[in-house]
Amino acid sequence: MKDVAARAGVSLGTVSNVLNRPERVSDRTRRRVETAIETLGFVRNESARQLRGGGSRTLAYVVLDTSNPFFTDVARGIQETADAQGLVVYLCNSGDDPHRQAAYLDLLEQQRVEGVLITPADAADPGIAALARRGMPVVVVDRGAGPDRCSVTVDDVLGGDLATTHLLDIGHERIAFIGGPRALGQVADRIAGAERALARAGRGALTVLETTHLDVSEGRRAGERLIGLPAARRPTAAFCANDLLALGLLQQMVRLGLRVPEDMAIVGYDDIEFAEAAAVPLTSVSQPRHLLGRTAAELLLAEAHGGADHEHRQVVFDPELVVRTSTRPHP
Amino acid sequence: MKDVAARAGVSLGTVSNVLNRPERVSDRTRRRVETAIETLGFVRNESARQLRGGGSRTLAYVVLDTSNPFFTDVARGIQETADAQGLVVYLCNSGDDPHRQAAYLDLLEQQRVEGVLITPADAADPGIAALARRGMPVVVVDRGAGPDRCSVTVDDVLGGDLATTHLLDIGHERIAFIGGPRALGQVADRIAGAERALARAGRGALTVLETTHLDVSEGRRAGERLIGLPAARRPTAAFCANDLLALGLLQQMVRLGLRVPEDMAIVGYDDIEFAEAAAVPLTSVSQPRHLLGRTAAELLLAEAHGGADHEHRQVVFDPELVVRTSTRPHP
DNA sequence: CTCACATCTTGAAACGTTTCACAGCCGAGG
DNA sequence: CCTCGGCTGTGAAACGTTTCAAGATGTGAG
Repeated sequence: MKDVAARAGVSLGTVSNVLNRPERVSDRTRRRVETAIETLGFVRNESARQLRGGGSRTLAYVVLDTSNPFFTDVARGIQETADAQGLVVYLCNSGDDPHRQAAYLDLLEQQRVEGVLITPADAADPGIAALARRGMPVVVVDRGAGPDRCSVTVDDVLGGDLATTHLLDIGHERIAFIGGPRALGQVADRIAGAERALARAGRGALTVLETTHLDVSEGRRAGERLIGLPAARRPTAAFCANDLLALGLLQQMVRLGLRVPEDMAIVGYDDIEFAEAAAVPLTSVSQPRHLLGRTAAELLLAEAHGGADHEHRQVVFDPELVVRTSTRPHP
Repeated sequence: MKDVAARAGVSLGTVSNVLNRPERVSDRTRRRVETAIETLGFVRNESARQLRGGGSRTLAYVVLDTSNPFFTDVARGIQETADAQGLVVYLCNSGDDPHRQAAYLDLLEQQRVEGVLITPADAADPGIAALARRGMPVVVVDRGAGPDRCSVTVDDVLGGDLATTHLLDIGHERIAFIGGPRALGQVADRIAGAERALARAGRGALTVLETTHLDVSEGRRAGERLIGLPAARRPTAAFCANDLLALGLLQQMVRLGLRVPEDMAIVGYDDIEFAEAAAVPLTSVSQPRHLLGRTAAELLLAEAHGGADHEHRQVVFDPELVVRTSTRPHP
């Protein structure tokens, strides 16, 4: 900036004015400074600016897993809101590693970002609470949070209920739930929802096939287990805790020569892009991912601007059932 | 830091030493400072540190589209290399929008990141060249670059050749290429590779079904067009420019009651996770995504440390064919 | 007891901005 | 002719670190 000032024959302060309040500078001077900036290839040093007091104009989203389309859609919603405010979003991929998550949180705090959105690998990480205590706005995304924090989630109990009610409606009596481990809050909630639907309809218990992960290969394995059951007890429909399981299950059914939905109806969860693209398009429970992200970002901004009198809110959205071929006969 | 120093009863310089060269401080003092840091909840201000001369310890990857699994895998490779060097990677999603891309580049330069990896939305953006001219290390990922820049790519001509040769090998004579628009370098290269394979085998011309995008719905549409062809001329195999097209095509075949691979063999490209998870697991051309990312990051670091005598390199990797059920009969 | 030397600590300069009180200048009004 | 107010532009302080030369303190040898 000193060089620019010298070249334009003005003072440092004037260059700064051109950059930050151009209306306070006469046209002639402004143009002179601008050409100096141009020819010298000057680029403002953000560190210095920030040090002097300007905010960082930056948010961060610490994502659980960037390779999961669900989260990248959430991220897009966040970015949209941030964009509208002239803020930039840094995506940090914790890869479900609490250690990496902690490292990122440290770094972001040192960087003095305006706020942190996080889908925690380790929700119990005391680093999150500590961060918030020191005054950093924090919003938890797609995971519950206590009353002392903002969060946005989707009602998984309702989702489980919707899926199961749909299967009951189209006449299924023996329904399997596929997913796990049960220790995951979301899995437990979806099971609870399914059981609620069954109870309301006065039907028997849910057959739960617990899996170790929520991925495609576990879906395939669940398919084998399902087929292994005696025909009299074998479920005619499966509600999967996510679409990856459902895709794996579908694949296994096709491989074994069973028809979907005639021999086995399948409902997934998340409604990822590939649910619709599957050979038999999958019925799935869709979450408002985009809205989730936008709302999270809005809460964060409210907290950042609200100061001490900010009220923490826990927003819960309703999922929606998207019915496709995997639960209805081909036309 | 001043507060920490006061509380620990030492000077500012000593606190800094504890943070940066703890071995130069006596154990007693160090412990005193550390507890002061702890109780005060002190967090170093990265801006000030950077301003004073420390580098930013930060790389950035400006991604074309975070929702494409291909790029997130590349990103993981980048992160891995960065991690090993104690660097952090910021993911910036341009969403294929040249304007957003330019905004990110500006910001990253102001932020003085150590280097930028980019899969450009607009390869011709003069901002990239300008950035490099001003001394910022830049590596182009998955897109070609001139000799004055480092880049990492995969040989798409070879990929097209591999896919087509495989189809020829298993006895197909009429082969369709599905993909577009042709203006995309990668599409053109894959077609060139396919034609090279055909020419080498002394076979006739490729049937090219050009699409407007590389997505699932275009794959479905291509399936309809394929079926509409007179049986005598109808191809028995399709080579799709990416897996999304292949999945759409597969879906349409299933819907129309055609068997894959018996009635129509399908080869995809990219080998995304869902290629293997499809009802009929897809044969696909796999790119070394992870390696792509790692190598890109390594080139970037070399450029960052190499100084003026750095030699720009354009690294080209070979793709690999992964054969699955969609081009071979069920067992 | 003194000196040389090693170890530990200190204080001030420097990094590149922004901000703010203030100085020049000019034209208008009295 | 003087004063006042409105524009422009200026210069120095401040932001929170790191670094480095130099000071303080302690140790061992002679």
